[in-house]
Amino acid sequence: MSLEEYNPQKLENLIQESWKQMDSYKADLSETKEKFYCLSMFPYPSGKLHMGHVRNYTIGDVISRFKRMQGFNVLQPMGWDAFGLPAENAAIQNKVDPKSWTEQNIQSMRSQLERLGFSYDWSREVKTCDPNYFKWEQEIFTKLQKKGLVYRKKSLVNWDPVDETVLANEQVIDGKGWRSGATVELKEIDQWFLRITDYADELLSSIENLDWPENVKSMQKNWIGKSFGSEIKFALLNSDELTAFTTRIDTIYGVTFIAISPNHPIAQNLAKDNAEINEFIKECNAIKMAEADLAKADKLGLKTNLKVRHPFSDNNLDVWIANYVLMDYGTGVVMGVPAHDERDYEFAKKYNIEIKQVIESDELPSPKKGKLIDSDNFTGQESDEAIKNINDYLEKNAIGKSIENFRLRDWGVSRQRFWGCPIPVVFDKGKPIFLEKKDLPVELPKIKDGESPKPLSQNKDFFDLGSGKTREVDTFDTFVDSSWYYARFTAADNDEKALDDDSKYWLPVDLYIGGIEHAILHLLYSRFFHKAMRDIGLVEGDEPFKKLLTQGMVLKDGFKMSKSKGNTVDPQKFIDKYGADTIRLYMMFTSPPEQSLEWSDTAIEGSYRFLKRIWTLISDRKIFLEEPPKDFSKLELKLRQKSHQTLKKVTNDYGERNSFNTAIASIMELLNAIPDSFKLNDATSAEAFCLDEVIQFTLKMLSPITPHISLYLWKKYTDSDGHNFEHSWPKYIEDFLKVEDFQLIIQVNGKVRGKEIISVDADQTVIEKLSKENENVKKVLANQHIKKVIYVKEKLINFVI
RNA sequence: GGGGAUGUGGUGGAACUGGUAGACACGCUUGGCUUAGAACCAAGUGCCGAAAGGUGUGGGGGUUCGACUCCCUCCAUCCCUACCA
Repeated sequence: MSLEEYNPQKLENLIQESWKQMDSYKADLSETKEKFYCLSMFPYPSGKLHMGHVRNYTIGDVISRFKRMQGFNVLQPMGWDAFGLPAENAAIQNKVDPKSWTEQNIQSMRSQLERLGFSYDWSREVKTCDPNYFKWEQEIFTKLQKKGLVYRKKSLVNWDPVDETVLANEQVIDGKGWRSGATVELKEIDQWFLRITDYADELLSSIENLDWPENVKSMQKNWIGKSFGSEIKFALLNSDELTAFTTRIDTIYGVTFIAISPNHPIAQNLAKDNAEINEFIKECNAIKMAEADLAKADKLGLKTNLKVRHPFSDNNLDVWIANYVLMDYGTGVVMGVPAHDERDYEFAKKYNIEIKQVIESDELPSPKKGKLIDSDNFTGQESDEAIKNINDYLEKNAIGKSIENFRLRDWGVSRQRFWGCPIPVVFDKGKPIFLEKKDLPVELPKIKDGESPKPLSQNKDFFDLGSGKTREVDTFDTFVDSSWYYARFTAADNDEKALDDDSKYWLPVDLYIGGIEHAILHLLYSRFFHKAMRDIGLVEGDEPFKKLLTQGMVLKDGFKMSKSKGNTVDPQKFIDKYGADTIRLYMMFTSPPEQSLEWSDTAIEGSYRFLKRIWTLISDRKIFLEEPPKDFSKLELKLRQKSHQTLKKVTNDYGERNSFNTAIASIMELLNAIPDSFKLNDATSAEAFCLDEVIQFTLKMLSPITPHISLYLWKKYTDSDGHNFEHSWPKYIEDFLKVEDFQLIIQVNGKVRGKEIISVDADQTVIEKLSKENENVKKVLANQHIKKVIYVKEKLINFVI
């Protein structure tokens, strides 16, 4: 079948059928080819692809196709992050089974992905809600427990007393439950934790070896937050003591109060027989606040009648309970130094606490290090020196020590949801038993038609196993599901084991592509999981993702596309109108992958127009197969040079820079550079040969981005089945890149005053002479004394006057 | 509050290593084709100015023969902040 006009719908359908028949993108181990595992972050199956998905998956597919053309053995899988809140919400709202809701969404999104022509190996598709997936997750959890990486701890959650459910942060709006509107309460419950902090040092140090963007590396380092500081004991007057953590022990003489977290055991104890303190702590703990909200909240404090003795000055200091002191960081006790800490300063001002300066500075508060003042023996020392000396003193007198501290906290993985992977634990009279492979998977209970899912804790059939045995009713955080899927893709068809030897061939992922919003949590959890799986013998290597590409967001009118803003654009509309190739081309052309992309309904027309021009140029032509002619004219050589230059640039832009927009621009330039006469029927054979070279290069260079039209036109142009086309990246010839002359920029005091075409053979003396002869330059230089001449080879000359 | 980015024509962006700012597109203007429109083709298009020329990369300052690029400072916008994924 042959098309007269460019008809993307028909053309793309034909090509996609041929891919399916050939099973073109199935990946297997290879003895001869170098592997390339290209992974894009799998989506939550919300129902429809959004522009962010289209962009993410186009980037991954372009790179996969390029690598395949270069001869790599490419694995590019796709799957579904299928557990999560939206399914549960939809299920409750519409009284449907979250499973069938999710399955339907997967079906429609998979067909959208297929329509876009992504070269996935669908035989490896995984769904995290499939027992064949989460069974292995449950087994891994049990193995992690054996390794000592699992423990149980009480922690606080947001509780909706009307719906009787635990709420996620985003489900709490102004302190009320989003559905019920009830005032949210804090509730303390037992939860499972993974000891990610055991790996804190390794997670920090091995960042250095990753080929990741520097900004993501910085974010992870700062999140882990290793700091060197001191623990110092303050004796309470009642013979008990409080231990504070500080990174600025040099300011010890500036301590004017002690602040403890509302959740500190001492505060909790005081609350027992003091109504005022009890009330205050309740106020601080009204809801579980996100760190950002906590930071913005007003500083609140309550003075207790506890006092401590300052270990250096013997003054007595008041102990305050303050909402800005976190129990999770350090020791939950802060030594208040208002003169040299912004938060302490604000607090001291509010409650009229003394401010005592102990570091030289012009104004207060001053958090900078400097020379100590009013600090007894340490006066006059610089901060770093004083820190060392004071730490020595603390250790000598057994009132403290220098320590390392991490900001990173252990990972709480318990969720009180229905639609998640059940945590594989059975309690026998309260004692946890971790289930082994033979008892797995623990599956979710079935939902009958017309029923909404209810929390597992309310489903007696599920949890009550009789004779004092009960099942764990919590499910895993969905981040657990997504922390190891990259590895499961390598063993997706293995029903016997979570992972097998194939992971040794395919891992690590060579390139991982996804949104910058995952820079910390998902990527850190996955790195931790990989190391933990390594230590239980499941995988090799220290890191899961060798190289990372973080894509920017898709914007409309300068804002992130979102339902609440009402500025979403459905990609399907544009796939229907222009086809997959056009939308892929637009996504890649319109901005570099790391930056945000501004969607424009009209600009996409330009990409469509470009493909139509390609069609017009090539669809009626046949390949020119003759040997290259012996002689080329200057014009012909110029075009050949442009072809090879473009090929070199595109190879580098795809392979090294991930700069697809500039690659496309240079292909456009190449096509614009074809002299009209070369396209005529009576063109000489040399001209035909040069045009032929442009066409062959262009189809291959465009193939990763617009695979359908490229393959279709290749078959037509070469009268072949295009058998090897998708494995044949062309090579440029160095000889064609050489230039004979260049454009010299002539500057006077850094301002461009003229341009001359100069032979590359010319030496500086000649160039200087020629430059001065330039009409315009001559005018500017008239009667001027030249102080200095700067010549940059084959670029510019600058006369300083 | 903390951490991380971004800022260039009317618009998306280019300038890769400190060396011609605005490549390549979108839009717009003019012309061609057309009964008309769409599509397509050609030319022009940072700003001020008739021109010569001047000016211009968020604002201010600095380093340099030369700065979108390096340094300081301020402003604006966005992402993450541990139960959205």
